[in-house]
Amino acid sequence: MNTGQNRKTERRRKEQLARRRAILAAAREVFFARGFMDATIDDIANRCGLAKGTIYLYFKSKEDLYISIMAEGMGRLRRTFEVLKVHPPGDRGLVEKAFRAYYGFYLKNRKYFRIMFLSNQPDVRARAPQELLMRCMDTGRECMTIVRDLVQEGMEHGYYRKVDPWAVANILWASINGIIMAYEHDPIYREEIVGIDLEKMMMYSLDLVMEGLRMKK
Amino acid sequence: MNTGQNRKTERRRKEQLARRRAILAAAREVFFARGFMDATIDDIANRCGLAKGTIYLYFKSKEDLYISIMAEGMGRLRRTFEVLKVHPPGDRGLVEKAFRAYYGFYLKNRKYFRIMFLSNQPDVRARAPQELLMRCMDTGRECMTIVRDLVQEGMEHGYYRKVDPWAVANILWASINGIIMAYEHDPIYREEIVGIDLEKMMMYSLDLVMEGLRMKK
DNA sequence: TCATATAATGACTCTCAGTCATTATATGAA
DNA sequence: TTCATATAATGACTGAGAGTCATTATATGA
Repeated sequence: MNTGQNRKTERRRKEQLARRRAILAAAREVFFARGFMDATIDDIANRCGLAKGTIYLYFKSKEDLYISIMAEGMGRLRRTFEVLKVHPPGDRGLVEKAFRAYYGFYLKNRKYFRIMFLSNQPDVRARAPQELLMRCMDTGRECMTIVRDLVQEGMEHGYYRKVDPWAVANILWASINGIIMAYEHDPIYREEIVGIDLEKMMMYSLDLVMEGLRMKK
Repeated sequence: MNTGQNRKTERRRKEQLARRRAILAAAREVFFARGFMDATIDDIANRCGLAKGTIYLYFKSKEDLYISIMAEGMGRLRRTFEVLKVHPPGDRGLVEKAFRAYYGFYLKNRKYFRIMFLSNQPDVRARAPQELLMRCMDTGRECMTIVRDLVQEGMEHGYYRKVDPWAVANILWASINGIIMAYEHDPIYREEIVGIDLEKMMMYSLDLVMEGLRMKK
């Protein structure tokens, strides 16, 4: 009989998963506080009470850890977007809702964005596990698919003019990212010199795109 | 008399400037080829035939060098935009031209964009000379001012609806950056999975914004 | 020609990612 | 329970690279 054996190996797996989660939690704190370059593996190891070598039993590299945190963020994002799939038929303003959902996600999860932006750099990507990166991109694509379907639906109801919903979804996404990036890197300068706060800029951008989308009578 | 003295110290200054330029040229090559993280100062020093220590006589840190290259890029960008200031009065499509100018600049100067994106990361910024960063941002702002004036002009001619030209300029800028960022990080994946190439995406985005801007009869 | 100021050098220090031989722990058989 | 074996954790160690600084070379001017 191998129930005892199974129970034990299962307990072990549970412990390993717990340790993995502990490492991730520590990594999240450290990366959020210091950013990728200033974070150290020793720092992460100390914070979860493990030796440095142990970290490398669970993750291949610093980049692996970093992208794992990004993957976490992408998962959160997908959950945020999945809520949008459920809505009364013929609902107006679906695209506005998607826009606001993404902006709201940003406000609640700012720290993940810095990671997403840095992960665009080829040197970081090159050292990260390819399969993990792919998973992140797929999750992003799923989110975009949801937005595309909302554009499509509004279009079919005649609320928006005839457009390529996939292109529009990508452009919406990219525009918001661009604005966030601009404000992220030096909020004080932005607010003072640009003189428009992020909230206003976002709403202005939303207005502009919606005006571009709207079906003209 | 101190003409001789002056001539000599001036020659020295010229030599120093030449050396500075040589270092920058080497740094540009190395950063373009390897990116910030994978570039080494030894690499840059070897490439311009100087010792590592000499580099530090001319630049305070790796970040100083990096941001200096960015400043170079910002200067190029400004020159690109300044051309737009000269145009026949009542010219239609000024904003399109600005959009295309920025996109064209990207096509010719791709490598600078990776630097601009990475420079948004607080850890890089923190170690860079503050005054140099400020100069870059000011140059960026000047470019944006040019775009704002073009929007303003088109608005006053009644080509565009009543908008905040400054906000529109910022949004245009940010949107293009967002799209570039999306395509920059993994062009192969993008083209294959998204199925829309950068050129088309840009033109689609331009179309959407212009539709949002256009004065409705 | 020599004294002094200025610039260049590269060996050195320090930090940190990643490794691996050693140590500890868990498992399963006798 | 006791021992043998497999699995996991450890942290001292290695290698690489940013930045420093005592030493060396060069330029200037008397």
